[in-house]
Amino acid sequence: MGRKRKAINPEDALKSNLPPCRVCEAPGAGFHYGANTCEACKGFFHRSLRLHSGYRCEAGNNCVIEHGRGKLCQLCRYKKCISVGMAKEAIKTGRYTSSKRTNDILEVKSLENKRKLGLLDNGLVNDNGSLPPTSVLPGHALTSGDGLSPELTTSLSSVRGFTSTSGLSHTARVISQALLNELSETSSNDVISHSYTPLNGLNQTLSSCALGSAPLRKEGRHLSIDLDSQSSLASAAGQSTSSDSDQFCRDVIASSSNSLFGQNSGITGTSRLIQNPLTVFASTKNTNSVNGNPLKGDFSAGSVVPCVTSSNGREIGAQNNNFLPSNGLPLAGTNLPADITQVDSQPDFLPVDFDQLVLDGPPLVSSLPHQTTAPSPITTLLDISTSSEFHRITPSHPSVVTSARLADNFFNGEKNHVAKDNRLFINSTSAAEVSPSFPFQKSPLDLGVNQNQFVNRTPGPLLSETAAGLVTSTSDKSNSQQVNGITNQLSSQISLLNNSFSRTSSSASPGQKLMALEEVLSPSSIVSSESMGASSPDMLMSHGVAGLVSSGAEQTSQGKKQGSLGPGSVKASSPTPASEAELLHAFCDTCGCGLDHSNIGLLYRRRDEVIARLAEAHESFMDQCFGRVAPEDVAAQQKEHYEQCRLKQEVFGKLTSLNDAEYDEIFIETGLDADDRQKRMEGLIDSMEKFIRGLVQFAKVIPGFNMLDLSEKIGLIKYSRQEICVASATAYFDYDLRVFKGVDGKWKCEMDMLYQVSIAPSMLEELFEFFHSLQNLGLNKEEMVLLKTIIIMAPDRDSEPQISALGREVHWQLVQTLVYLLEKRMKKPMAQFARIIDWLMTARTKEKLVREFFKSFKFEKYSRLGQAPLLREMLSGIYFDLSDDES
DNA sequence: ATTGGGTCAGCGTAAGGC
DNA sequence: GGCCTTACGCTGACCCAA
Ligand SMILES: [Zn+2]
Ligand SMILES: [Zn+2]
Repeated sequence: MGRKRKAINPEDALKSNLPPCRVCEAPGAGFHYGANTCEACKGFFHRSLRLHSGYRCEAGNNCVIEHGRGKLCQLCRYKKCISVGMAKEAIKTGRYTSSKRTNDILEVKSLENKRKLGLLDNGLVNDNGSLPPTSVLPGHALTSGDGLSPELTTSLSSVRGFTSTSGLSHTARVISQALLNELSETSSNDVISHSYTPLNGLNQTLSSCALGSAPLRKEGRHLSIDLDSQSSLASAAGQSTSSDSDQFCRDVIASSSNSLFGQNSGITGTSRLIQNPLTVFASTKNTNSVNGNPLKGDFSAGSVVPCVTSSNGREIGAQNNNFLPSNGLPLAGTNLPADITQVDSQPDFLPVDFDQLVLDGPPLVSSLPHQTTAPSPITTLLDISTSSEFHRITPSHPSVVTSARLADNFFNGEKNHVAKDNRLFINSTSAAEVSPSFPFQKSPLDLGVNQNQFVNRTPGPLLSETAAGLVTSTSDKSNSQQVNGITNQLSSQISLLNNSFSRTSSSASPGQKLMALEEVLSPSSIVSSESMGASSPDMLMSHGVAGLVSSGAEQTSQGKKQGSLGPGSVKASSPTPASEAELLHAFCDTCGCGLDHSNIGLLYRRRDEVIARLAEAHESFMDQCFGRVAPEDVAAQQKEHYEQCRLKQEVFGKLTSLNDAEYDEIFIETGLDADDRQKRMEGLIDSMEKFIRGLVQFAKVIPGFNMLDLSEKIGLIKYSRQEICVASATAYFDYDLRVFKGVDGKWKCEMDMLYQVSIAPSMLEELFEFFHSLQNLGLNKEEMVLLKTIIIMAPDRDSEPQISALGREVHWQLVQTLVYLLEKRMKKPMAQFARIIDWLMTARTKEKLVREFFKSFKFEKYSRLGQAPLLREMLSGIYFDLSDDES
């Protein structure tokens, strides 16, 4: 025993308003060496600084460090000190920041509440991790009945005991996967399967019940889309909503998540605490006590008294109601007097009138009167008008530039040559010279890369000389055969789907975009009623699946005229390279862009080079945002972060975020950034902006992207941002640990998210499953890059403006490139492709989920979005426009 | 205002004496 | 071996200079 050991007197602790010791839970004595510690642990660490080499653990390096436990194991105690962040370097003297003080006080208050509720009574867990002989909590539902308690209890007693829980979720995943496998096998023989035509977009694409997570329902041999049956949890595997195995699978998953979090824990039963950012997790040591506790729900109302005190500890009462937040943050839902809200007119913090933020218009038009002619941030990014580069300024001679030349120069770096030859590009520095209506905002050759790169590059052979070989190289015989088989199969399936489309679409509400009749029947749609069915398989062949693999080498059937068809009339390449003369006159006559869409394909003929270029761009523009981590280090870092958070949670208990009302109240009264959310938001805003910049740079490298109309480019970036974000985050996601990386490059785990963002655990769960579903595709790096480009160019979003025929063609080329990649690696490329398409469809159904996720950050409320005009422009109309809730 | 660091009574324990 | 005394190391409550 130490000496003069004080009995734990919680009253004293409360009086001091100091959080308990992070090491031993004794009443806190302040912030020492970087952590809230007691006097004893402070002294111990102080001595340890001088000499700790002699520390030895008699047990298994996992001794419980707890006040009142007799002689503490030195080594374990020291390790605990380190783990809670104590360090010589962390010494900090001086006044508390108001934020920290507030956090401390709130934590103490919360602890007090919990103690009153009996949750902090010690003895719930003893040394062995088994239950103590005497149950302390009346009505505590910690019985062998819930089956999960032993595991949780074990893990709580410092044993690295999460194996059991992760084991369970592993089981769930195995079952899910098996189910998926089985079902996918069925689907390949079944009538119902995927149809995917990039020309008409995903929104008319049906995925099978078997593979699909789209809300489909079998009705005899027909399909109908049940838009109302949004399954709350489409598991990673994705199942039909009606199958028993699905239910089973879901149950397993649900139970596994329960075992991980405890029944109800984190959902309804967790108390909230606020702490400084370093110690995010707080409060109950015993998650058990929360788990299934009859007191659940009680915490949400009034357990945290947002009582904030001044720095000397006195409470600040309601008399401070008139306190005007120093930084003028507008707080919705608070009852600030109207005049005060009016006074608060700092433009940076005011709610932005996003109606004014048109897509390609300048931001903050009203507040920046002198910039009304300046391009918006995204415009600046997308447009090269700000840099001195070659512009095409007149549409009058589009025919002069042949796509073949463009393609050649794309790879061979003869940009200047073309420019001079055709006199179509001028060196312009003024945006005003560029007609916004003209599709070519910049040279198609400008790929957003320093043009010196092109100049210095050794010119290769002209494309026309090697085109034939390249074209045919993508499809060998076996592939063609296989593809033809699949094609025929898909053909009939699509036909079937189409029939059901026709049938069901009449009853579908007009607003349901997925089923919009006009979409289905639109001339450009492959699965239109006219073009579909066995009667016109060639149509399908020429535009749809066949083209995926054959690269047009064999499929030369020229798309039949389908009214005024844009991309549908893609002219497949002839077996021999098209002569320039041929290409010259093969212009699209529908979209008015003056470009021969079929020649977009030329930009993609050297698929390997396109892939390499995209991969390179992805690495330099996209990866950097997330903070590059060597693949071999990823797992270690994930684990480290997880361990850190788990340890904290073990010590301090689970923690959910301070809700807005509470935060706002504190803020109104004291002006304090209670849980540092404003600070966090600022960082996130920066990262998001960086990410968008990277995304734009990346997109610009997509061959053909730069040819698009400016507003279209903006729309594509704007509406793909979200999915790209998810796809990128997935690269660093670990399903077992539930750790991923945010755009800010910081590792985040479930525990972080639940604390930092007011997101429902179920939503987070769904998001993780979504991440996982992408991982399950097992794409390699290049394939993932291609997938991202496809996401960017996805023609089926409700983006504004609608994607052009040109854009669809780019998309189509990207899809073909992806298939080309898959062919190189897979025995069954089309099966994999189908899975990818299925995921893309899932992504579409998850759009709202992801949007809610991003919304939960509440950028517009808690950050200075005004200082991030680019981001604001990107987010406007998606997150903040209230009328945009439904789509 | 707070904390790092010093102080030293008090405690456990090992060694030595009887 | 059992019991007592002494020496020593660690602990932690307390104090205070910075
Ligand atoms: Zn302590
Ligand atoms: Zn130990």
